[in-house]
Amino acid sequence: MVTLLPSNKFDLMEKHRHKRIKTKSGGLKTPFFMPDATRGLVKFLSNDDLKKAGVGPMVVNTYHLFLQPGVKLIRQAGGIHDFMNYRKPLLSDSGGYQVFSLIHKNPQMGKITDQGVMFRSPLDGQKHFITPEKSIQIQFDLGVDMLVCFDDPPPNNYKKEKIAQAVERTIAWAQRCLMEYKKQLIKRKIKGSERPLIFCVVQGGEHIDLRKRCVEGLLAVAEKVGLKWDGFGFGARHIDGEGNFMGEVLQKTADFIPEKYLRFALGVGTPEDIVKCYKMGWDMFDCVIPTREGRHGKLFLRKSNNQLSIINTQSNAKDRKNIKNKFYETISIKNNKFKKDFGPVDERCDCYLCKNYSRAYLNHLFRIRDPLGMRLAAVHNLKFYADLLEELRKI
RNA sequence: GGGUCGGUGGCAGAGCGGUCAAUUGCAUCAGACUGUAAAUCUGACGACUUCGGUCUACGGCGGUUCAAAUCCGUCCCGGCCCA
Repeated sequence: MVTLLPSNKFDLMEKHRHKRIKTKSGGLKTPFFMPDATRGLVKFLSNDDLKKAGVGPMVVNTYHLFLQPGVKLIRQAGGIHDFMNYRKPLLSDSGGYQVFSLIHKNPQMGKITDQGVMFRSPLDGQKHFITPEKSIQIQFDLGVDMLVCFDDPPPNNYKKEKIAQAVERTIAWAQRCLMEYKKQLIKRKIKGSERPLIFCVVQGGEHIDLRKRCVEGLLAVAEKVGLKWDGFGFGARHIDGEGNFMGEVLQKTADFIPEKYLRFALGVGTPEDIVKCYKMGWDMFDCVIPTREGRHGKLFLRKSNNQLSIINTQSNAKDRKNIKNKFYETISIKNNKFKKDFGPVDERCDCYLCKNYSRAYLNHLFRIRDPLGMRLAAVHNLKFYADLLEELRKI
C-alpha cells in the first residue's frame, strides 16, 4: 500500500489511541471507518464489492429500515446480518439524525416532543411515532452489534437556549434508552458476549459548556440506571455555518469523555477531518462522503508527493487555500479533461477500478449515466478510506 | 404541376406585433455534497463589454409598422395529400 499521509504534516495534539473491541460479529481495532449502508446496503455495491474495497463494519439506519422493509420482515429473515448476508459488525444509527435531517430542516415533516418524535414518512406521508424506547426495541430486533441512543440533534445555528433544551432532552432520552436496553437484555436473555454495545450521543452544538454538561448528564444517567455506556458519540454537525470544521469543540468534547469509553465521531467526515479527530482521541467514524461523492463523480486520489495539488485548480478560492493542508487530491471524473485520459484514476491505488479501467472509461460511464460508473467510483473511494484508516491504525 | 402544413439558438420544441437574446426539456461546461428524502442539488450556456450596456440573431430577400421570430409578398428547402 502506498503511504497516504505525509509523516510530519499534523501539528495537532497527539491524543490518539488504539483500542480493541469485541462484538458478537467479531473484533474490531480502532480507529475504524464505517460506510453508511442506511437502508441495508451501500448504494450500488454488492458484498463482494465491499470486500474488495476493504470495508469492515458498517452503519445501518433504524428509521429507514423501520419504514422499509419493516422490522417484522427483518426479524423473519433472521436479523439484519442474515437479511443482508453481511457477517461483519453492524452498527445501527438510532434515527436521531433523521430528527435533524427530516424535521429540524423541514418542520412539516414531523413534530418533536419530550415524549418522542412524530415522523411523517418521506416515502408515503404516513405518520410514525418513534420514542427512545421504540428506537432501542427496533435496534434489538435488527440484531446489530452496536446501537445508538435516540437523540435530538438541533442545527448549530439555533439559539443557545434551544440547543440547551435539546441537550436536556437528549440526556433524558438517553436514560430511557438505557433503561429499555437493560429491559431488552433481560427479556431476550442476551448473554455477555452477545450483548450489543450501546452508545449515547453528546449534543450541545458549538457550545463547549453545553457539550460538557451533556457528557456529565449522560454519565450521571448511566449511574442512575446502573449500567455503563460502551461509548459516546459526537452528535449534530461538526461543521459550522460556514463549513468550517469545529476543531475546538471536537477536541474539548473528546477530553470530557473519560478515556475508557469509545469515542464515535458520527458523520465524520472528510479524510482530513477524520485524521484530525483521530489525533484528538476519536476512535470511530462514519460518513456518506466516500460513497455519495463517488456516485456524484468525485474521486479521492493519493498525492504523488507532498507538493501542492495541481489537479483541483478549478475549485473556489477557499478550497484552493485549504488544499495546502490536504494530503490527497480530488478529481471530478465527469470533467471534459478526462474524456481522453486513458490512464488509471489513481495509479497508486490497487482497487478494482484502478486495476481494470481508465479515467476515460469511467468518464464515459458517468456521461451515459450507467450505474456501473457510480459503483466503481464508490468502491474506489471506500478503498481510499480503508487504506487511510489502515494507516492510522499504525500510527 | 396543384393543394396544404411547416422551416426558431448543438438537438427537440414553445412563442405568433412591443414586457424576446427568445419559456421548457435534452446535450454541454463548471460547482456543491460530512450519524444518506441525494444516480441529487446549484450555477453558466449568441458575441463583445469600462458590467451600464452595445451588436448580430428565429430559412433568404423585400415590404407594412413608431416597433416584426410574430403581419404581407416572393424565392429556397422539407412533410403530407391530390394529379
